[in-house]
Amino acid sequence: MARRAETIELAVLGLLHEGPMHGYELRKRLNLMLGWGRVLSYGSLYPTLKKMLRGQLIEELTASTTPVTRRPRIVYQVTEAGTREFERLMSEVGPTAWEDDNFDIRFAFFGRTDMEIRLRVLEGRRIRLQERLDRVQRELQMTEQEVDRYAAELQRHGVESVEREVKWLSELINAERNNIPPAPAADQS
Amino acid sequence: MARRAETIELAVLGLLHEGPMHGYELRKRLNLMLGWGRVLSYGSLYPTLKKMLRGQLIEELTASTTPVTRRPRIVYQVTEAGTREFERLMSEVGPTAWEDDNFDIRFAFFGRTDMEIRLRVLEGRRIRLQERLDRVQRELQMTEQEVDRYAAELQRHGVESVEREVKWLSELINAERNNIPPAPAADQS
DNA sequence: GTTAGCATGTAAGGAGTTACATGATTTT
DNA sequence: AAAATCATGTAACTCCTTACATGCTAAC
Repeated sequence: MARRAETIELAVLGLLHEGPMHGYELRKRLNLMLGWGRVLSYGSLYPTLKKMLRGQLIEELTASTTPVTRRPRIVYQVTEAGTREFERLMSEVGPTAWEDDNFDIRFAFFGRTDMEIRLRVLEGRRIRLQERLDRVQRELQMTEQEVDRYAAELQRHGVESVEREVKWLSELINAERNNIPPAPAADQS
Repeated sequence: MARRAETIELAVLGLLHEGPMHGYELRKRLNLMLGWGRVLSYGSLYPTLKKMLRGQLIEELTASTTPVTRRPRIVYQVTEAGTREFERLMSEVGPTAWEDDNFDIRFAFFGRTDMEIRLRVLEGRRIRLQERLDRVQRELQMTEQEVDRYAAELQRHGVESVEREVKWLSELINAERNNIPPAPAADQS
């Protein structure tokens, strides 16, 4: 679990860009954003925030408009250094960008990334998944022994899921190339 | 990352049931089985094997038919206690059974589980996913702010994936109820 | 001969969860 | 009044990965 900390930092920087927030709220947003796997614990988030504070990436917003009745909440906002760090991390194209968690975070903030970078990250991710698929297919051929039915069904389902993921990426890549933003106009009456 | 170790143990016990194996091979099989996430490192597997050896769940197979030319490999086989432990773990129905990794392992070994247990695990897993779905849907309604297009697309895709997963489970549950094993007859000429 | 893959291990270190601790506020 | 949820933190612990260490065997 090497670079998870970095992932959290990136997510925090990105979220705070939408406006100042306190830890508790940050956590909820984060969980909603990544929510499909594990949830982020306080024991993980708060120390990270403190660390980022020390690193001057974020700063405490001394409440001016905050209602005084409430329990003092520590509201954070990004600093200039934090904004620069966010941009640096987002334009960093490489293996870390297409790992599961990292990819999701990056994707969520694509709105603030150049199309060139977006394309490279999407393509990198697609290649990564395709490699997994190829590896599994290759290894399955090697072990030509008859597999248990349930094990086989799990395998089948896994392959199908990844293939669907690849298709999704391909469509996004296509859309990017034709300059079509996602979710063109899903207005509901 | 609480109970991963237990997961590995279960997987090892299950795999060794197919026949004696050495660590290196075990790792390959394991990676193929769970392969869609992280790969299992030696630093994780070997200590686990040693621990299981100490706990008498597995034992070294003193090579009789092993070709003498090879480098001595440590071939393990399950003990009786190991078999019992495997059965105990597999019939343990509860939250641990429907966590992502655990579920996959259990499913892979469903061939050696009673239908009653299979059904309960499948249903538990489905409920768990449905809950996630509901939670996200509920939280999305609360934060009715306009979301970034990419963030929204990620969200949409996530929901779709989980919904597909639920559908898959429902089909499996149905099949179980009608006593139809998965992959009925995919014979290739 | 040298690279690649087989095969087993250990030690250090990082990362994050669990559990604990505390207290305010809102809802029932 | 109690229960739930908001809100912030810390310390211990577990687990796992990374990196290192070693040596055999097959292929090129």
